[in-house]
Amino acid sequence: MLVTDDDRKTWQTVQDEVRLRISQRVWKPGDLIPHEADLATEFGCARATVNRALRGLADAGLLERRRKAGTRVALNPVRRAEFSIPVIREEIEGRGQRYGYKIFLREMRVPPPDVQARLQLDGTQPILHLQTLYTADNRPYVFETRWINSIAVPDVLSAEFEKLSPNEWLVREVAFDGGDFTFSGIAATEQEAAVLGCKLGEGLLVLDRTTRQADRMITSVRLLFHPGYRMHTRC
Amino acid sequence: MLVTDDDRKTWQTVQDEVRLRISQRVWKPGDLIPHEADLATEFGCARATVNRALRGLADAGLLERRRKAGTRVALNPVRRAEFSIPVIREEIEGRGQRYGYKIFLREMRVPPPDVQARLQLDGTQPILHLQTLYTADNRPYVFETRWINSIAVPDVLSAEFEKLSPNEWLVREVAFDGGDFTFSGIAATEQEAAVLGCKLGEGLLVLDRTTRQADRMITSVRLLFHPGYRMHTRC
DNA sequence: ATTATGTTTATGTATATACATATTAACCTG
DNA sequence: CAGGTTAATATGTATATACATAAACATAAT
Repeated sequence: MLVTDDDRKTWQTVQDEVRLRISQRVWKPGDLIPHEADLATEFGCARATVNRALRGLADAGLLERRRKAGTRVALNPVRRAEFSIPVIREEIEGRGQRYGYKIFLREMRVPPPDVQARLQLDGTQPILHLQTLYTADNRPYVFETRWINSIAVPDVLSAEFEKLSPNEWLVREVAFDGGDFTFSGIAATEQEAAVLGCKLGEGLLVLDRTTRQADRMITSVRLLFHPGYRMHTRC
Repeated sequence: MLVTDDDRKTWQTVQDEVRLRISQRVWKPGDLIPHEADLATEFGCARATVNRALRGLADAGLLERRRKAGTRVALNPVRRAEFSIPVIREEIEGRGQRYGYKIFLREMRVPPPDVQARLQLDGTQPILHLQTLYTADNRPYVFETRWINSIAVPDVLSAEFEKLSPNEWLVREVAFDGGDFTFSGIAATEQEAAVLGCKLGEGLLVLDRTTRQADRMITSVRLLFHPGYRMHTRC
């Protein structure tokens, strides 16, 4: 017969069923759901399988689990939006556009106080400062102002950035382990409008990013996207 | 003796060690790492334990795993920033500020084409339209323009929104499954400046959000944050 | 040469079992 | 009855084992 009598119980099956019961409000927010052993017998599988399924849902924020207390449906399913922060070249080429970049400025300079704070520097040490415009099909895409802690990453001083943009150079040469992201909105100043080829006062999306490796602050970047840019994600 | 001879090998231990080797470039991006069985013997634990550890790192984007091909260190550790999208009240109260909101507009109206598209409506049906200003310590915090698919959620028509804001009402009454998020930046129009109490043309962060439940589009919101607002996260 | 076919191998998953750990609930004890 | 001790219990983890599955690789058939 053609019926796929696929009674096999995988953790996915269990997870889907639990997710369904939550979304259909069979189990309402705040409710205690049956414990693993009961669900295991109900679904005809091992407790480990149920555990895997429920753990996943707990990680996703849909369930809250505590030893002995049991598992309950989260009261406010902590909605999370996950942005993938791609290499700019890949983002542009992924849209089928031609990627390019141009370094406007490269200097050693003592950074302004806010950058000093983010990079945990003491205010006397000059570090590498770069301003780069990335283009898609020759049109301004994003303007990058980057400070690189060249004390922590001395190799960067000899980098040419001819083939590889600062963005890609760092991704390749330094193993990041974490960072901060901040989105904000600003109106383009005259300078910024000139670089991005837009009108004075246009609204722009700004992404400030600081990355570190093992407690050493590596770089602080401000990305100023072209007008109309939208940072999108699903969840 | 005082030495904690804690030789117990948990998946966390293994994960930490692997993470360390990646960040210290013992295993460089693109490298194939030993397979599970070998790591298991090296760490003196079961393969399942190694599997758990590596699976976690793969989920986090640090490793790429393929059957038969093995496990390799990701070339570009897909940096992900995860934003938690809190209920506005909690975000404001979490900062120790006084929360308030005021509904400016409540009407039934056929939404503009972009909203129609997002909500998958056919352009003839009026739905609920709300404009709400949320305040922190009586100062404008975020201006919300919300369209609710009142065909899918008829109960919303009888909601008063006196105790609960539209935001919280929906979180409580509807079990969302997913949605879209888009960040962008705009310059305040005269109207927007008036509502948010800022100057004409100031740069504002905008968050557009559409949420659905089981393929039914529920609501589409535009959040216009006050000037200087920063959406922040770590990773 | 190109296309099937099969073999090997590393990861993916399921299971029973055992013990660890956090936390509640019940029970003493002063 | 307060306060501490103990038992009960649900989740968390580790392990050995077994089999599933995808993909790379080798080999045979067209």
